[in-house]
Amino acid sequence: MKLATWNVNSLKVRLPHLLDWLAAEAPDVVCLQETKTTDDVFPVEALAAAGYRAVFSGQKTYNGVAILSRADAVDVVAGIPGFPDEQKRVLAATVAGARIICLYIPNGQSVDSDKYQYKLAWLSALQGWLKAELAAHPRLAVLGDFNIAPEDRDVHDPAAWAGQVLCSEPERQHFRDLIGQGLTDAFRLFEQADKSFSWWDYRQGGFRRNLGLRIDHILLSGGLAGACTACRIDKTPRTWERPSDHAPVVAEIAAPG
DNA sequence: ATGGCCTGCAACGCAGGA
Repeated sequence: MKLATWNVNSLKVRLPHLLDWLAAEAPDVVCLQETKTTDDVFPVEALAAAGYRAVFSGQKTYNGVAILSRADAVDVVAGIPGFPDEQKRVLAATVAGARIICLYIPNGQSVDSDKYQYKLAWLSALQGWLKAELAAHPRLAVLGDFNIAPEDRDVHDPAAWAGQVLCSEPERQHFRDLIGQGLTDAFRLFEQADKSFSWWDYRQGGFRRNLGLRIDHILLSGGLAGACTACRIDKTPRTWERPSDHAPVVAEIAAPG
C-alpha cells in the first residue's frame, strides 16, 4: 500500500499536476492540503476518471483537505471532534483497513501572533483526539502538512530559523509528543540524503538553492511502521512549471499477513 | 532593505502562506 501526502496550494491550479503525478506514482491513498476549494466544485469526475474516489472538506479561499483512494473510504470524520473550528484542516477515513488521518496544521504566522496561540491550542486538541484514535485503530497513519520542522536537520538554516514559527520549541515538543504517543516518523526509518526538505519558498530561487524545510510528514502507528518498506520526498513535481511550493511525501507499506 | 513569490477574491490591493 502506497500512502502519500501533498499540499497542492490550490487544487484548481494544481489539478493537472495532481493527475500527472497520480498516473506516474499510482499511490493507493493521497492526502491533500490547501485545496482552497468548496465541496460543490471539488473535481470528483476528473479524479474518478483517474481511478480515485475522493472525500473532502473544503472552504472558500483558504485551507481545505481531501483524501483520495483507490479503495472505498469509510467512517469519514471531518474536523477534530469536540474542537469547533471554522477552518477545514482535518479529515479522517478508513481505507483498506487502515485509519488515515489527513492534517493541515495551522501555520502560526509568527510566535508573537494570535495565530500561533491558535496553532498551539489546535495541537493540544489534536493530541487528545489522536490518543483515542490510536487506541481504536492499531493500523493508523497521520499524513499532512504539519507546519513543524521537527529538528534542526530539517531546516536549511537552523540558526536563522531558531525559535521562529515552524521551528519553535513548543511546536517541536508537540511533534515529539506525537512520537511519544507511539507514532513513528516514516521518513526517519530510512537513510536519507542530508538537507532533505518538503517545502521551498517561491521567492529567491528557494528550490533551486535548496533553501527549504521538512514540514510535511507521514507518521505511522506501530502496526504500520513495522511494515513500512520505504519513505521518500518526491521533488519531481516541484520542478514542473507553476508548481506547488510543497513536494509530495510517499510511504510504502507491505501488505499485512 | 523585514520584501522578494504565489493564490484567491475582488478590484486594480489585500490577506495568508511558511
